[in-house]
Amino acid sequence: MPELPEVETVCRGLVPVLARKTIQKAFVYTPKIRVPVPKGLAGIVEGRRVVSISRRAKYILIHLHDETVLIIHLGMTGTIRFFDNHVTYKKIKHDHLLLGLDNGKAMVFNDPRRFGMILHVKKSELETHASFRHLGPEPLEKEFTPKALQEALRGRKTAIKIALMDQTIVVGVGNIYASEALFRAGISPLRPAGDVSLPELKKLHAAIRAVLEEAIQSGGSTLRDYRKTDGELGYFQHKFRVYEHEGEACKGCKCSINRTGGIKKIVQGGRSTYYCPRKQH
DNA sequence: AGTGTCGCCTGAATGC
DNA sequence: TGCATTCAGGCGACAC
Repeated sequence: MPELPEVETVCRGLVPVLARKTIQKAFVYTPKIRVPVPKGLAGIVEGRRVVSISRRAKYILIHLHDETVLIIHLGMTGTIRFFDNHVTYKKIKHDHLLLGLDNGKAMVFNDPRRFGMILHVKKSELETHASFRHLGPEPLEKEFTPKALQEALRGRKTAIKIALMDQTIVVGVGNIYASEALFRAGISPLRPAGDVSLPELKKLHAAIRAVLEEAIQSGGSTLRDYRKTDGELGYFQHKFRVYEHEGEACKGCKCSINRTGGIKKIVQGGRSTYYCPRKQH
C-alpha cells in the first residue's frame, strides 16, 4: 500500500506529465468514495492550469493556477494512470476521477477499495484544513529530529509501532515501514512509546529515514521503467526485511529457525506487525 | 487529550 | 465446483 515513498514516487512521476498542463475536461465518475468528492469539483477544476506538484504526508498536492490545490490520497489501493486520448477514453471498473489535459492525455485515478480521497482546498486554507492541521513533521525534513520524536512520544503508553503510524507523531510511515524501521533499530514493536530512550530514538530516527530513503531510491528506478512503458504511477516492489516474512530467518540471522520460529507476526491495533523477538528488545 | 474500536470497501485467498 | 467467510489496512468518527 502506498506510504510516503510510494506517494513520493508518484509525485515525481507526475511532474513531467502533469505540471504546466491545463485541465481541459474533468469527470467525477464516483462522487461517493469513502470521503465524498467535493460537489461540483469537475466544473471547478476545468480550465485551471497545473502549476506544480508536491507531497505532504501521504497526500499528493496538485497546485492549480488559481491558488487552489487539488489533493489526491491513494488510500490503500489507489493508482494514477495516464492514457493517450481523454476524448475516447472508456472508463474502466473503479475509475473515480479523470482529468483531460490540453495535450490530449488523460490522467485517471482508480481505486478499487475506495479508501482514497479527493479534496479541493484553497492554498491559504491548506494548513488549517481538517486533514492537514494535525499532521506531524515530515520524516525527511530537518524539523524531524530524535529530540522532536522524544517530545512527541513523551508519556505515551501506546506501543511504539502504533505510535509510529500515528500521523500526528510523524507523517508518511504506515504499516510496512513502521515494522521495517523498528527491525533496523532493534526495538520491539511492543514497547510503550514513552519508554523508548533517547539513544534508542536516535537509532529509530536514523532507521526511519534510511528505510524511507532506500524505498524512494527503489521507486526512482521503477519510475524509469514506467517512463519506458507509459504504465501506471502507483506501486513498486521494494525489498522488505521483515514485512510479510513470517517464519523466515531475518537478515544475517544465525539462529535455528526450527527452534525459534523465525520472524514473528502479531496484530497491533488490528494491523499486522512483523518483528524478530531475538533482535528487537 | 489520549486511547481503543469500528466502519468504510473490494478482490484475493481460504474454508467447507 | 461453488458459495461463504476471512483478511488486507489508512483514515475519520466515535466512545470513554
